Order: sequence, then structure tokens, then C-alpha cells
Amino acid sequence: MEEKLKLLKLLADETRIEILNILMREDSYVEKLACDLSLTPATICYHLKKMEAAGIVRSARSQFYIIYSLNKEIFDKTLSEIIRKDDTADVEEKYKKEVISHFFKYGKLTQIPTQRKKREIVLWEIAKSFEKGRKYEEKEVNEIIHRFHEDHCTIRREMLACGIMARERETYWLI
Amino acid sequence: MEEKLKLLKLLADETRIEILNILMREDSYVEKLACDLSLTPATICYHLKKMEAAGIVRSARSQFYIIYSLNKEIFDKTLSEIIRKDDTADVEEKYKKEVISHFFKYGKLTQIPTQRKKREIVLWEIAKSFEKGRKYEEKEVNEIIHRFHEDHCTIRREMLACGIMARERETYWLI
DNA sequence: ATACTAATTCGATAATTTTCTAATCATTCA
DNA sequence: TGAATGATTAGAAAATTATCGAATTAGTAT
Repeated sequence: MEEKLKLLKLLADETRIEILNILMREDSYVEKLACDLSLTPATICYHLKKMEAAGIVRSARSQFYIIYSLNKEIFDKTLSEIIRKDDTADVEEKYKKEVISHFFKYGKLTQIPTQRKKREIVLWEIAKSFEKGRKYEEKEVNEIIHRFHEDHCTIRREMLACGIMARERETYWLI
Repeated sequence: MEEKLKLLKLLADETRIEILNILMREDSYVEKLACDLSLTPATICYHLKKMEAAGIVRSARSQFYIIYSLNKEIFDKTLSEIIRKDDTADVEEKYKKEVISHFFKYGKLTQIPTQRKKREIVLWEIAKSFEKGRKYEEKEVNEIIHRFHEDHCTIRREMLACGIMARERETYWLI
């Protein structure tokens, strides 16, 4: 999952917000937090581990206890910084989206691209309708492709040529 | 649910983030968004309605379409503003928490408060360990109270006196 | 070493949330 | 008014997530 979404998901939980508010005031440890919030240590541990993995909190042993503390830097970001997708981040991905939105209208493929690179992007998009690991008969393959475009024969053939699908006799599957 | 938590929960969803990113660029409507994101109109509608209820987006009809747009003000808050609980918000609640954390250490009642108001807060805290509607025998009551403090007799008597519990013969229950 | 204590993991369950289909509603335009 | 279209709602299925009890691990102190 994407980094920023993960951060938001972690913050969107009542228990974790309680924990963070306590840690804003002072560092603490599993049993104490469990006691403060009337939850079991297992539950607190579950939340702290999740937040630690995301860099929201840190831990350090001190004698008997493992003391958890806040990583304060995280909290200065604004919501729009977190929500907004950085367009420059993944140029390749952006290009794919452009191609897809150009060739698909309302879920239908308007035209089979002639440029190899674009054609491949479109074929991969169609391939999403097949399940990995499952075997399909030719009739099923045609039917699924047909939802996108009339000429299922060409597209089926191209998917084999691009190495997206494999075939043995009458059976097809995703590679 | 609390306002801020609701906001975070709404933002912590991939589909809604996609929608918001599109709306950052230009206003849109249900069917268009559904097409852009390859989801059904029903799903888009579900998300938009939720966000509208929380004031994240607005809607206005324009001929055939209901145009959704962003409420941009929301996005300038920082995470710590959202996470941090406003201490001044509920003074009464805060006082209770102070009393409770003063008299309970590691889940045990260290001392029975002499001040009536504080004592009552402590008794209500103990009362949380009893189920509403269930009947308890005196032995059970003692046992539960004993987890908090040795002198279960005094506490049991006080709970009756404060009107937290009621009793008939050997049977006790929460009021 | 051994007994103790706090932290963690595992497996199961309960609760919440997203998504879809199908049906209904509301508005526009002929 | 009625046909068409977009939006919404209801109900069900699927996916995700929080919580707990029990078992295990890791570190401390005697």
C-alpha cells in the first residue's frame, strides 16, 4: 500500500489516537498504556508495533520496560500535503494512465493501439479481468475480452504474443 | 464519534483519496468519477455522500449533473492539530480522569477517597466492571471489588449509598 | 541456572467498512 | 405528460481490521 495512505489509516483509529495523546505528554510502555486505556497488553502491542513500523513511534528498552515515544516530525504535515498525489513521482505510471484513459471510454476499448508500447499497456489492462492461476477455456477468454472489444480474436492472439497469457491446446492462463 | 476521528477515517481510504485528487484538479460528477476510477456509480455516490456529510466536499446541480467540488479549507490543518485532543474541551471529563489516575495505580485502588465527589468518581470507575442488567450474588460482588481494593465491604456499602447499585436480600445489580 | 516479568505472537472472533446489483427517485427535455 | 438519464438507496456479500485469551519469547535479577 502507498506510504501516505498507510499513515492515514494508522491515524484513523480511536485507540491509536488515545495512545498518541498519552505519548505526547510522556513516554510510556505497553502495560501502563493497557492499564490507562482499559485494554489488554496484546492489543496495545498490536497498535504500537503497527505504528512503529510506520515510523510514528519509536521504542527503546529501559530495564524491565520497553519505552515507547513519539516521532514528532511526522505531525507537522498538513492534510493536503498528505492527500495530494505527487504527479512527478511516478512518470511511468502517469503515462500508463493517460494511455488507458485515451483508449478506454466507459470501460470499452475504442480502438486497438498500433504502437507496440501502447498496445501492451492496453492488453495488460484487459488482463486484469483474468484471475492469476486460473485456467480458462478459449470460449471463456473470448467472452471476457469481448466485454472490451469486438475483435476478441486479435486481442487474444496479441496477449499470447506479448507473453501475458500462455496456452496449451484449448486452455489459457495468465503467466 | 468524535469530529476529528471521523475526518481521519474518511481520508484513510484509497478510493476517497483518488476522488479528492481528481476534485483538486477539477469539479466532477458521479458517473464521470465512476468511469475514471473503474467503479460503479453506487460506490462513488456512497463515498461522496459520506464526504459531503463531513463537509469535505459540496454538491450543486447543474442541468443533468450534480457537480461535486472540494471544500478546500479543511486541508490546511496539520496532523498534530487533528490528533491532539483539546484539553479544555471537557473540563468535567478531565477532572474525572485526573482523580482516577491519582487513585488507581496499575488497576488497583490505592486508597478510598474521603472527599465525597472524588469517592463517587472512583466508585463509578469500579462499577464499570459490573454488567448492566445482570444480577450478582454478594460473593461475586465482593470478588469483583476485591480486584481493586482489599476493603470490599466498605466499597460495596458505599456503592449502595451512592445509588450506583441496588440490593434485595443477597442479590445486587447496577441501577 | 532459574524464576520472574514484560513484550510479543498466534489463532479465533467480532465489528466495521467497502463494494456490488437491483430497484427507486429526481430532474430534464421532447 | 412521459421518456431518458443521472443520482441515490437498500440489501447482501466480501474484505479488512480490532480485540482478546493463550502460548511463547526475551531480558532481568537473584
